[in-house]
Amino acid sequence: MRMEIDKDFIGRMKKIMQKDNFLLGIGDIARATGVSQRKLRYWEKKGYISPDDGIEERKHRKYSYYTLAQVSMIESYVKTGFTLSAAVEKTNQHDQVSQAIRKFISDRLTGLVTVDNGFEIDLGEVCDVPNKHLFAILKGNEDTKLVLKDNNVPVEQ
Amino acid sequence: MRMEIDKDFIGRMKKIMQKDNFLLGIGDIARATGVSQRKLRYWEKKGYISPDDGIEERKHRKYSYYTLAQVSMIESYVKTGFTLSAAVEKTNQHDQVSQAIRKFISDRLTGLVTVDNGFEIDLGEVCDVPNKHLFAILKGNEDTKLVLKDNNVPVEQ
DNA sequence: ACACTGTTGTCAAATAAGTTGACAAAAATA
DNA sequence: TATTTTTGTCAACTTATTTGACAACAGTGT
Repeated sequence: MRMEIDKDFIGRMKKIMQKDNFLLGIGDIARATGVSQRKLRYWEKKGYISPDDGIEERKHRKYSYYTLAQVSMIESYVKTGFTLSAAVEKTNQHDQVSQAIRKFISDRLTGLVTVDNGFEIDLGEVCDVPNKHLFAILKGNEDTKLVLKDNNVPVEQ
Repeated sequence: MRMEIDKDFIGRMKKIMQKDNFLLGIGDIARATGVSQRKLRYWEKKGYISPDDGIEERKHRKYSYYTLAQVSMIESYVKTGFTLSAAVEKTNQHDQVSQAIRKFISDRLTGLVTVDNGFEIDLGEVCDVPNKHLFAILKGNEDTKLVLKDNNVPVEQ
């Protein structure tokens, strides 16, 4: 069983992924990261993290996904022995990374095919490799493979 | 300026991405999607979406990222003329897609290099292409390119 | 040991956000 | 038109978050 997911659906998905600017409450951050609300407020006071300062004045703190990742990373370092300030420094060396990964997906997601027990993600052309597309092959629990395949897209009318 | 991000950082990031099971409140979903809280409760009553039913009994609804994507997609269809039930059906045909994309990244993220105005994401080897790694090249506002490059990783001792 | 700073838990009072149920108004459908 | 589906709004109630304070604990340096 092999079925290509229609381009309209993918277009909508890409649009949704590009926005993806949701916010979470402090309780949600605490639940997801294991860092207590008390700590989060303290880290904010120290300037290590910042809640989103949206236009609409809010009475409760709201955090972006970026901050969620930031908190997770800081906590990851702290749990393995780093001091808080060292953990923050290490974390902030590479902000923008998660943003870059999202841009990569949003830019390169070209097509999607459902197969028996997984997906094939069409990532489009690779430089200097004409007439082929790169596919990420996901099948059950196997590791994801990258494969170059002939691009049998029917000619546009 | 060209600097490879250390493997330790990437390892931590992959672990964080694999979990990534945060939950959002109904107000957060409403803000992010433009769908009113009233609608979300109604959609729930109709069985179109479900809040997370965690172990800890909660008094407030909490939604997964999956549901956020679901709501965004339903709203996308509704806004272009589909009936609610048709939008739901179209949306649910391809659940698991966002999960698959995340697994792809988590499986294949091999390395990261910061360059002048962007990143190079090392995605590892491509089947039948020995001694090369596939890189996603992100530079400023340019479209992300895929490139096969020699893999100059120093030999393991 | 002692003082000091940095960090975290907990409590209390106040405010904001979310819950349900109901009524009514639109909007879609028969 | 009549009927059902969908949505907004209100009210009374419950839960979550906010701030500020006090205390405890860990680490650092004297």
